[in-house]
Amino acid sequence: MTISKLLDQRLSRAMQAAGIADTFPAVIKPSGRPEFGDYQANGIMAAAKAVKTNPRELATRVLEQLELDDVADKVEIAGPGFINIHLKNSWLARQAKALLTADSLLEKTASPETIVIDYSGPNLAKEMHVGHLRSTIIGDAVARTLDYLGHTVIRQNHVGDWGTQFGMLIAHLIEQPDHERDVQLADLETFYRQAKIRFDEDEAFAERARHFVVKLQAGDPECLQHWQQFIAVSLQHCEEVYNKLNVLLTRADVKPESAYNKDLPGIISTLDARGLLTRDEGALCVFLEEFKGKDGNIVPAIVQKSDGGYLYATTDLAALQYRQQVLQASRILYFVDARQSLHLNQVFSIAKKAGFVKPSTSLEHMAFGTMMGKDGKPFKTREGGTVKLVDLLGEAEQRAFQLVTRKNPELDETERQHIAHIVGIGAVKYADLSKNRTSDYIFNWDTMLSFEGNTAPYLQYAYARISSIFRKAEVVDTQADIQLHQAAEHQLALKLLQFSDAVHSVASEGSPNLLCNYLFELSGNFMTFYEACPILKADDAVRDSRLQLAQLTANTLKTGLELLGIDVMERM
RNA sequence: GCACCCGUAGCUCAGCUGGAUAGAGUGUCGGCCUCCGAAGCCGAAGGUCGCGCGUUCGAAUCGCGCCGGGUGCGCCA
Repeated sequence: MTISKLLDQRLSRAMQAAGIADTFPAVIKPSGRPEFGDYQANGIMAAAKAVKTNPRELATRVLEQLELDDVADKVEIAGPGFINIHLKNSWLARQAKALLTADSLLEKTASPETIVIDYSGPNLAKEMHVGHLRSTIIGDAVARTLDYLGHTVIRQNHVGDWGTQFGMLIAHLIEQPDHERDVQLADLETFYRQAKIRFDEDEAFAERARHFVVKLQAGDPECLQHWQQFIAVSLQHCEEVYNKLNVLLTRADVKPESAYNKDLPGIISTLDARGLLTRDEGALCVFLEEFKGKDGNIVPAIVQKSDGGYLYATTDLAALQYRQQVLQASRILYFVDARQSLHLNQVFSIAKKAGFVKPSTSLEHMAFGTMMGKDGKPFKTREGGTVKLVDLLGEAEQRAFQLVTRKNPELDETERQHIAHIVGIGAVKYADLSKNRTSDYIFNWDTMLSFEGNTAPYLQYAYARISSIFRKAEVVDTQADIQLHQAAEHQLALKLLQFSDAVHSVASEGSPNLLCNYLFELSGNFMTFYEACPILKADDAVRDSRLQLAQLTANTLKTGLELLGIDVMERM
């Protein structure tokens, strides 16, 4: 049981005993400043307003009913009607000790669900670029978190392996000399750009490309073979990136667009049977009232082109049907760029109306902002292209290597490279994970590759420091009690007991930055504790106690970072 | 024209279902390595929370209207 839950129960009980209706929540929050205690209950004021009584008087009555002597040594009314709760050191110490000896740092969910997580989803016609970072990393962190909480998580990598650009690529490939094909494909990004230039500038080439699309869709063996060649090369690129990024996606999670091709006619006929289709200007559309603007116009979703071709809305509907009927999901999360918001909302709405998903199934677009350049305009490199993900990661590792070499030249090169990998990748991931999902974000090499301040290396450093202590401590009594005397010890223990709250909030909001904030604060509390409270030099009981606080901090940091997909190391 | 997202310190961002004196990081300035790792710690300076109106005992947070930025809007995905 978390502290906030416990306090909520106790306060709610007292409020009801004081005659307050159970519809008024206690509103328990960590206090904003130390003089206001550890937690505050803010619900009294709203309740007092409803029954038109003085909030401080009502608070007094609640306190008369409140049984909190076992956990708090001071409970006081403050300001207009806040209740400030100061937790007992002895109680916090026992809770921390219990957490340290438990097999898990938190309680698993009481109601496990089957949750589909759609993330990464790169277009296989090109290499992954920095724009794929958010979906891949945030989706992966949320997947790990939900899994850790005891849900059944099904990862779905909805890769783009179908569509017109593959005709272009096949046409370009076929026109290369045989012996150069493999070499060319090694740099898929450049190959794509070359093909695109020809497609835009050479009408005859564009015509051949379109012809290949038709052949491909008709199942022409030679086209299929080349297409599969692209897919294989491209997927391998992706896997290299996932591997380097420590992202859990594997080949088994890949469910490409093309996998739904055979289902598309059935999607259309179901929509038709439900009376949802309208033929407009030759195309089959779904018009829904809820997408009508003030001007009275409805934005339609086109599900079949006038030439009979299907669109991505159709594929997404087929995917939803699969995720519901075959995978049996009760919650489906999409970690997709905010620009797809209208499209996804249309698809979600149609899927419910057509019965592809159950009414109770939760469909959530975990949107994130567009990547911008330093000028606040959508991001482009000097050449107008994109930064490849492999290049960004390589640069991160290189910078981290230089840093570790400067800080710890005595470590051998293999270890420095290992550290550089963990630190560099961690920094890049944390830079993205620690920000609120929804706002646009500025792509900046320096902030993304920073190793100071609120960064992954700061958290990793805290872990390394703790490891260093344990290397130096000759004996550690793991049976010893935890005792809290200093303010820094109190704050650290308190923060350690809030891990569960942070993890649960990531699961419900789909926002790993909540966990990042928590871990940064935890590290800060540890650093303060470390500076203020000598560990190894303290007398026996205090030393043993502090060692255990350090141990619990290490466990929490390691687990928390693991949920974010970031590694730790013993020294750095 | 319509729709969605965003405007918080010089810069990058937190701010949980409205709560007390709006917080970090970075940058600037000043301290701290004979002492468990200075990728660190302690302190200072720095903000009309885009603007206005409203709801409320109380608004960065909720509602409405503006201004500014971004994105999307029928046969690409």
